[in-house]
Amino acid sequence: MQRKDYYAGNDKMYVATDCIVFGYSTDCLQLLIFPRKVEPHKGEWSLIGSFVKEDEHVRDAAERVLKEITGLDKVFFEQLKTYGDVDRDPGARCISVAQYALIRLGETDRKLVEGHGAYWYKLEDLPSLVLDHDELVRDALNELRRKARYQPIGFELLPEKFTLPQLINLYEVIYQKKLDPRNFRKKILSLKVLTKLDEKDKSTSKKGAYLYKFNREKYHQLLESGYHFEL
Amino acid sequence: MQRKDYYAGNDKMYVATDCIVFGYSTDCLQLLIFPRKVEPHKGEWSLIGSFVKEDEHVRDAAERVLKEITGLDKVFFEQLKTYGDVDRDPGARCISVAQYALIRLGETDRKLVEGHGAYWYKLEDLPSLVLDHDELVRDALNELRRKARYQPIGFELLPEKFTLPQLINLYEVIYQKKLDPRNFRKKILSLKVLTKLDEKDKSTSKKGAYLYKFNREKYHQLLESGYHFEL
DNA sequence: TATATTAAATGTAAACCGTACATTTATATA
DNA sequence: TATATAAATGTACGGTTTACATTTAATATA
Repeated sequence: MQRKDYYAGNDKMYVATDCIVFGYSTDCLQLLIFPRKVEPHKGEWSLIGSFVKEDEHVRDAAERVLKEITGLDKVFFEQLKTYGDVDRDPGARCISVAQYALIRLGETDRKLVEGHGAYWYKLEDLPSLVLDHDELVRDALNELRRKARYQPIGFELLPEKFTLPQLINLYEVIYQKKLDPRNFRKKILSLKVLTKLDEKDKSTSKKGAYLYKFNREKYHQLLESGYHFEL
Repeated sequence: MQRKDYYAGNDKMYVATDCIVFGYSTDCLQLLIFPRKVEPHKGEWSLIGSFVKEDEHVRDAAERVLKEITGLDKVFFEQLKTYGDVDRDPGARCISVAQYALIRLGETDRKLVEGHGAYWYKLEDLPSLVLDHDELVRDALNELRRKARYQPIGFELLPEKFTLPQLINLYEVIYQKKLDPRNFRKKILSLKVLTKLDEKDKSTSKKGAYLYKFNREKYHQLLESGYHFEL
């Protein structure tokens, strides 16, 4: 960068980004962690993260490191918040912009992930993590649940074509509780943001379940018309 | 700071915090802005902000600068999000952690504020601001409205004792629309988080309006019992 | 002391939405 | 043709939101 630095004299510091990467499988949410590669606390379990480079957008830094480890592009990403404690990182003054991601777990990713020394852990048997990362995970989980109530982010975690039973299961995993399939259907269909297809997925039953697509256009129309979306 | 820097070799950058300071008066929301003191864009309208120091919590930096300009301590503060574009600030690579604040406007503050060259502007006749600050304001306003729906942040903007007409007015100002006083009363009273006092405020009518206090304890009980608070 | 004025306080009926709950349907396989 | 399995569907009740008009308390004034 060759622009003039007008701000010389003020303090600079490290800016990191940490990614809370949730993986969805049909029975539970999982979290991607790996053994920290640098001192201090080298070898302890950590979220995936990276320092932000001077010529790099904070978001791009997160995408870069996630791509590196999972091979995934175009992942659903959302900023959580920035952790700014002076002593949060004993390695140096370093603030962290936390961002959470949602990924559908498939066999393909798993190998690449393990090749990088990372692992998927079920949320319920997560080990304790380095620095303030336990707090980041707690906050991200709350935010994920909050967000899932008001925005259809669940769709990011399903294939383009999905069945209603799959969708219900997803919300059950996120909320960690059983939902009534009749009421769930009624609610979600009343929003008119799903398009029913003429195909069935017969992989889980003899009868087969109709496939649906999420209609982003209708969803945005709904939002813009001031509708207060809630699941 | 004398701890060892384990991270030498990675990039450092400036970290700023910008404050979107909302002021509430009975007829409208206002925003605190001031002419930027440093190049580039010196003299143009800007949010109040500061560089975060190496030994300072990001939140403390915001409190410091706000105290300096308004004289106010213990202001309601909430982190909005972090703006991380590489080129957002032509002065240097600088990310900004935006935080918004809510202040009740009183004559006392106004003088101190003006002594620092800052001004309260009504939202509707806000001039355009420097860098990405227009975007920050837009985002903060959305977040404020969203938050006001789900959390009683409005109470931060009223004196400890307030009347229901005052509370209604506050929400009308935040949402920019008229609310039905009968339904509003019914709703807010049904939550049982207000304590009715035996005093009246007679400054706006002959009859006088009963004063109420916000009961934080009951509010937290409500939240912890899993209640989904909504106004 | 009676009357007028002003803002605060109150109630009710209809529409709507969330919830609880049990049966029928479509298809593959035995 | 019967059986087994998961998908799909409907209804009645209770609570909440909404729309809407009158009464009340207190001061000021005639």
